[in-house]
Amino acid sequence: MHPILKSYFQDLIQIDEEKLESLSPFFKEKTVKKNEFLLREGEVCKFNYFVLSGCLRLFSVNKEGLENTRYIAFEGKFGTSFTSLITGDPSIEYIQSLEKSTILTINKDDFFYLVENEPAVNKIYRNILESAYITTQKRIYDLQGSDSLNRLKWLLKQQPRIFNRLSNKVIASYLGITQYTLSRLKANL
Amino acid sequence: MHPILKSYFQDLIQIDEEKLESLSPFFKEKTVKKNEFLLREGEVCKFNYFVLSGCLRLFSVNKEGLENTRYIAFEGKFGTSFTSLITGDPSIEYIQSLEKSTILTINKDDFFYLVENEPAVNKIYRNILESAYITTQKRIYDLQGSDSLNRLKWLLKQQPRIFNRLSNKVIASYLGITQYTLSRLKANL
DNA sequence: AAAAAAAGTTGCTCTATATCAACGTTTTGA
DNA sequence: TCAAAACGTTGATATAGAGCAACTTTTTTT
Repeated sequence: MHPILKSYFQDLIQIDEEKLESLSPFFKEKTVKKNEFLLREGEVCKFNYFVLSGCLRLFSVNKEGLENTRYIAFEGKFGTSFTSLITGDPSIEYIQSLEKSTILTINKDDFFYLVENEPAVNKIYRNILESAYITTQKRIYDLQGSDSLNRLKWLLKQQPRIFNRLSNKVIASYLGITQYTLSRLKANL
Repeated sequence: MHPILKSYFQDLIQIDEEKLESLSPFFKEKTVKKNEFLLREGEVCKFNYFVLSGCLRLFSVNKEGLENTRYIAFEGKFGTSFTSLITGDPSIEYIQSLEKSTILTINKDDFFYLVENEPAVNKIYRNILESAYITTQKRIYDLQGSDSLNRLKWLLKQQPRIFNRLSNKVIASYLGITQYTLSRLKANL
């Protein structure tokens, strides 16, 4: 099993080498170019992705054509449109690589088969969902209750790597503001 | 087991009567008055709640003293501050009943014991987390990408009962706008 | 049933952020 | 490596929604 995925498992659960190796074949390595799409709006999501290097962005495009970024998965994280993966409905969001990235892919049926039948994967999935719950709870209160400047300061503190690696346009779409406002806020920090 | 909770389980999973009855003693029935708090900011959440009648609201208070409502649990739904329940950290949000309510409570240790050891409860918990993921994904895009009027229209369509049962003040805090703006929007619908 | 408190409405004003446009800088890809 | 495209910055202007105050209506308490 790829060492980054191995660490991910071992950090969260008790699991022996043999079991880890038995899970390994379910994950296929794949390289994606910068700005390549893994899923587009309207398509049904068929894979869960684990980022080995680079990063993936989940975003949607609203009626006015503006992008809203919901989540960035950096190396060592799973990232996919779970809503579409779970429901089988067409996705309302896109998955795009923001850098040349290496990822492990596991298909939907294999993934949910393992969730049902491998306690280790069941626990991993639970952890993914719990982490998502925790971050989105904070995110909702943040979007509802803070102004742009405070959201920016919070992000700078919590996720400084975002500012080294992502364009202002993407950061703005993550903060829920325009690139113009972000540019002005940064100038005044 | 209380018939509403029983239906909740049976709608989601295969489970026999005997097993259901064995789970029943973990849930204690409780009546709460209108506007009573089950959890306050700063306290560690120790229970998961299942609403039999009435409703619970999860909300936080921001720096300026304004309330932001994240979720309303009506009858037949689980509702708690999972973030605090999972992490054991003090809650950043309040849990309050908005009506005279009857609820079932299960304490944290029992709940997570059952999640680990009863496949039925494991599956229920997974479903709760998955549903939360799906609704919050939509909610984030909604907060980021729509104006107040469209958020209001969406809510009127998706959750009309909210408008029959909750005050405008609460609805406004759920939409992320002031009660003044909500009042004006409703006048212009 | 009366008094008090809370919630809802609406006019006026203010402010944060969006929008548009112009221009310099960086990145991309042929 | 050079042209084209995308990105970033900044000024001027527009606008959605906030904040405040006064008033009415509804709800709660006694």
